Amino acid sequence: MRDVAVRAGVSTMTVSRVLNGPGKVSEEMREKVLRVVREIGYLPNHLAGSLSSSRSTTIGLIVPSIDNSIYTQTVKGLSEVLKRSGFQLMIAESGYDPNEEEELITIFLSQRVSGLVLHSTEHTPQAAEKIRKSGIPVVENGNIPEEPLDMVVSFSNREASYAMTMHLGRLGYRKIAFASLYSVHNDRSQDRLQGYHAALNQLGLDPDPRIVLETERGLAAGAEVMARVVQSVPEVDALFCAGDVLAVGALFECQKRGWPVPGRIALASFDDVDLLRHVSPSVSTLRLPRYDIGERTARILLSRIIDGAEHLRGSVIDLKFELIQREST
Amino acid sequence: MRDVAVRAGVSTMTVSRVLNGPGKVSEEMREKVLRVVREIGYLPNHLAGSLSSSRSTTIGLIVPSIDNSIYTQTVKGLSEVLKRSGFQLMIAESGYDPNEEEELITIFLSQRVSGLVLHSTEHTPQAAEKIRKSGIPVVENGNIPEEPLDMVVSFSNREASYAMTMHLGRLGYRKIAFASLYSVHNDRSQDRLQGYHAALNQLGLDPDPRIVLETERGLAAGAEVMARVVQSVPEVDALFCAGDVLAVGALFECQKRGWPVPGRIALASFDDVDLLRHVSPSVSTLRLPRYDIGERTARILLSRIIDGAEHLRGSVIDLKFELIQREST
DNA sequence: GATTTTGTTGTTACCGCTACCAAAAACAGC
DNA sequence: GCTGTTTTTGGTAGCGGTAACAACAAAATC
Repeated sequence: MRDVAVRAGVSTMTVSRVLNGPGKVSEEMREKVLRVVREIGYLPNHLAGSLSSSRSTTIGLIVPSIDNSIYTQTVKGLSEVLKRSGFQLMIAESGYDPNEEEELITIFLSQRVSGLVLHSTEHTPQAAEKIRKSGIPVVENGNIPEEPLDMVVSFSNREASYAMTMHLGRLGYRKIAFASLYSVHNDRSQDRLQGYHAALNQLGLDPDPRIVLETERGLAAGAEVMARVVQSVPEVDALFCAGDVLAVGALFECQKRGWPVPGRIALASFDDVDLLRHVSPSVSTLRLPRYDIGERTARILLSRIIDGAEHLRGSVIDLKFELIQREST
Repeated sequence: MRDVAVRAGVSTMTVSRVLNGPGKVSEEMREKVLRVVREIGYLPNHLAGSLSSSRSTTIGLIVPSIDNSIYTQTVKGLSEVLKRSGFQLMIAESGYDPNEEEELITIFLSQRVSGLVLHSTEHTPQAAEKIRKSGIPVVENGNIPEEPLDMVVSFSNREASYAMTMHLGRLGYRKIAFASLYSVHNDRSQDRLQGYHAALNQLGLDPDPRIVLETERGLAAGAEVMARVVQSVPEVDALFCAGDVLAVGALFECQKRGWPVPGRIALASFDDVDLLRHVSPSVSTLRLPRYDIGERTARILLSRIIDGAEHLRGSVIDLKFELIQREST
């Protein structure tokens, strides 16, 4: 930058002002500087700028697992809004482990990110303390926790699960099985199970531990769950797969075994994957605002960072989901 | 850090040496410093460190589209290796537009990333020049380009497509249709088409423009392609869907219309999505080393950055793919 | 025309850390 | 004990920018 200043015959301050909007610089100077910048292909050092101004344009995102297509919509929403405002996204993967998450948070804080997005809502106390101390805004968006760290943009896993279970009950299904992903360090799964139980209770149905299962991600897991449930508890008449693509795996298993859906057993899923609309029978599911979550998260974060909108601290945005009734129920 | 130094009664230099490995510091000093660091919860400012040492631990990744499950495996491979070495990943989305890509590259260079990973192999001349000038190592990994910018870790789209087309030919299919994603600014699609034509030529089959299609991503697009091909050119006996989940959409269309696969028409896909193994009939496809690409990319990049392995400049790692024969062909 | 006001540019002091070299301390060898 | 070496520690000058304020010129006010 010194080089640019010398060649343009101005001070570095003038160059800085030309390159970053706000300063009032005469048209003449501006032109001179910009010409030199283009001539020598000068690239400002954003690191130096951030250090000096103690403002950064980086947002840190921590997801449990990157290879989960569920998040990609959220990441896309985040990324698009941030890019428009000149912010960058740093992504890391915590592997469903709060300690790992804490470590990543520490690294991000060390990098002086100006905001943090956490998918998980379970954190170590140390992580919470570090974040609080740093003073940067944070959004949690995998669920709506009891005690948010700061802001929340999400939907209620509990309510969504409750809604679908109630829906099944109202359709007349009486022995509703439930499958989710492992719930250790995964409060989304825990809340979905709660919602399921709350609905059973409301419907006057007895919970039956034999038909409440946890499993891993993947089609094979879904298939296995379906087979296990139907064979061990034949009177089951519906299966709610509240996670990943379990429902698709379960459906394939039914097709393979010749169990009509929903004739023999009804099937519901939790996320609106394109696939569920195209299989036959098409599968009832919940449409969750994945993209919106990313977009709103980015927007509220930017409000805090750019506009210093302190009144937004602690706000909880509970986005609505939608129940999609299809052929499988 | 000054604070830590004062409280520990040492110089900032000693603190710096304790906190970053290499410097030789007596055990006594080390303990004293670490104790103070823990006491006051000191977090080093990584920005300042990078600026001062002109070394950064950030890698920039640019993909055409974040919401594409194809990349997630590669990103995971990248992320895991980088994390182990204390590097961070910055991700941005170019939307299949080289100008957009150039802009993102500029931003990343401005942020002083120490390495760059580009999925696309099509760049503006200015982008190439900026990268060259910056001197940082780059890996392209969506394809193997004619003129790499620097290093390449990928598989050959052309060869993969050739292999599958030859496979179909050898199985006796004589009228092989081909569908890919739009090929503007997408040399992966272009190369796949080339591979297809090369194989047809080798097989002594005449190319027929009526059964070579380009379409968008998604199940619906695949279904539409299948319907269009079969109805407009009934003598077609195989369809090679070389992109996204087109093959799955195509398969569903066949099921809906009652066209036996492979009896009426054989079907092949391009990427080993879990789904293809679980549908019925299971779909023949190529297993591409998506995760490996990420892992190797990270490793070769780190060699260049940490070990300064200049001899690796320009190296091309052509990873092997595998053809998986299943029921659909 | 003298005085204020306004607008533009330059000066200086950091931001928080590391490189580089000098200084001090510890250890050898004779 | 006194040099010669090797460690360990400290001082200082940046890295490449920006904030804050000073300085100056142009415009406005009376």
